[in-house]
Amino acid sequence: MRINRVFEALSHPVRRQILTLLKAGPMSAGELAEHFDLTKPTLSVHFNKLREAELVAIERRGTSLIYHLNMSILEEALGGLLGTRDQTP
Amino acid sequence: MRINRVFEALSHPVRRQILTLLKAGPMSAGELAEHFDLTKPTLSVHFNKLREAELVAIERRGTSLIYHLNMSILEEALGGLLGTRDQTP
DNA sequence: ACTCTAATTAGATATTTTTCTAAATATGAA
DNA sequence: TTCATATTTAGAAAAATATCTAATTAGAGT
Repeated sequence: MRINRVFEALSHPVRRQILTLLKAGPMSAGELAEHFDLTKPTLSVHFNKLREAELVAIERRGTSLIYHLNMSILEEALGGLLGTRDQTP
Repeated sequence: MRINRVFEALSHPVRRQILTLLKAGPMSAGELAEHFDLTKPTLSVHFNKLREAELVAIERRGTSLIYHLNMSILEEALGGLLGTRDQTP
């Protein structure tokens, strides 16, 4: 896990909102995009950052790409910072 | 708590390392600066972002400013995203 | 093969963030 | 008051990020 990518990904409110939406269950790029006042290409860039951080995984179904939340990475990253273990890079 | 400021503050590796250093106990700005290959003004900017996010508190002792970790804000912010805030055993 | 839908990548621009040097502020001691 | 130490603030340049429009890729159905 690249801890730096995870926290960088979490730093934007849109990306945190995407994760929150995905807590309810997997969703396609288009469905996610409906929740924001941004163009699809812009959202696509946000999806990509979340994917690089492994905070989401992708599954293709037909022409749609379904995004799934990867809760374990979130737990690892945040728990690592909260814990007493030395996290110095 | 401005959740956005907290995650923005956590997005930079230097600032996360500052928090990690402060886990061991309060430290002055100068002592913290010794751990980095950056100028003091640059570190000062990082301290300020952590302070605005209320992730650290400041106490003055003589000419030194002592930084303290504010663990509760960290727990609130990260716990809020994990959705584990209300799990009291 | 052609067309439609879903989504991404490319390229450009605007905004934000990081970092530095130089100058300023605050405190304590001589 | 003057000096020294610790740290911050100001201003500017460099680097990174976010956003848009236009073009491209991928799959499904006709």
